[in-house]
Amino acid sequence: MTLRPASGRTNVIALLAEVFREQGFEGASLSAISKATGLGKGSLYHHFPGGKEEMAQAVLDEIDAWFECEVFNPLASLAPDAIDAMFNAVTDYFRSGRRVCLVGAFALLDGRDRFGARICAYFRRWNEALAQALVARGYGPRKARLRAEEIIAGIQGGIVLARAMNDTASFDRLIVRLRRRARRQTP
Amino acid sequence: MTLRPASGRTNVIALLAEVFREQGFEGASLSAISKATGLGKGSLYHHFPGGKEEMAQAVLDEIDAWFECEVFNPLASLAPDAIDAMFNAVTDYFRSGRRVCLVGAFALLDGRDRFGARICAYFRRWNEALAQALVARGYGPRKARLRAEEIIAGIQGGIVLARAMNDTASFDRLIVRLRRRARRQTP
DNA sequence: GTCTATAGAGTGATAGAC
DNA sequence: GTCTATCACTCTATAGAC
Repeated sequence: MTLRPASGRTNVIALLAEVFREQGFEGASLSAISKATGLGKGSLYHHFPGGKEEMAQAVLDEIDAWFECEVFNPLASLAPDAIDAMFNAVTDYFRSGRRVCLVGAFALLDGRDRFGARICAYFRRWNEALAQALVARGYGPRKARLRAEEIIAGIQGGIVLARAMNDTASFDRLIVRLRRRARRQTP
Repeated sequence: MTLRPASGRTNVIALLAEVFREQGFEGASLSAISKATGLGKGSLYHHFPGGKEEMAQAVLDEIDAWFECEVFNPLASLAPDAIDAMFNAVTDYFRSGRRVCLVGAFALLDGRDRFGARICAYFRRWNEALAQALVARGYGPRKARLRAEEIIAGIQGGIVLARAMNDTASFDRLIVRLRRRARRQTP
């Protein structure tokens, strides 16, 4: 099935994101990208003169923007339910582990050399924002950072497990437990 | 330089493993494999007539064997220090997160279609063995499975974080916390 | 001669860049 | 669509051990 050409740049980027998520950076061939977006190679290079790397950069830009708006800013705003909202948001965003965290996947193998700085910044920002929110819940600064680290690692590992076992329930179970860890102050 | 056949193949597989770990399945080109192993294409296809896929299968075979011997069997043997030994083994094996878990990486993107069944079996076996060991520490069967799931996800997520931040200390900190979780019976 | 391991030119297909 | 580079892979040739 050939999709009709995606209209806006934003729309194209969303389709690109899913290709990279499923195939990785190396695995995402231009023909697969062309098929998924409904755009010919010429059109793709018109929108992204830098080729595949620029496409991935654009995807990472949109991921950054989404997390900043939907996760990091709410956490840092210290709203009382911000942490619960974060767990809801990531469960929905990662579709209980069916959908890969592209930044995590790039960190693991596909884009560490190309996107290393952005990958690092993404996780650092997440950790900072979550730690702030935990401090607002009564954690000491040091414990908050450690707990944030543990929660983010749990989410990333939950995606790996859910993909490995093809079982979203394992991701949801982990989220339940991580939610509890975010409430409880003592380890 | 001529190696004995058996030690030659084993040695080749260890080199192959590092190539797949660093580049993923798609990203590991035959020329990269040839360069890393020091073998020409002819030799590679002599040892692995099935090509790249057979090479990856051989690597997974060796990973399975290593974990069975060094991690899963000791856990299932219910030796009193088996869980601590597991944490030591994986910290060493994954080099505090510098070294990727190939099975986890394949689960995330690179080899899910090709190796899905093996990936699933690897994590199921790990979970079973660790849950057994936790039961021996006094956990109820249900809680043991959940806690095992949480620990394995924590390890996988710890590798992602360590790679992302280029920081082995974050992995080591996570292991410290997971060790404590394995001791404590109440969540 | 047979067996095992080696190398690497050469195959068609397909990659990404333009 | 057109380009060149590179892909996974095949094939032939060579070497030494037995």
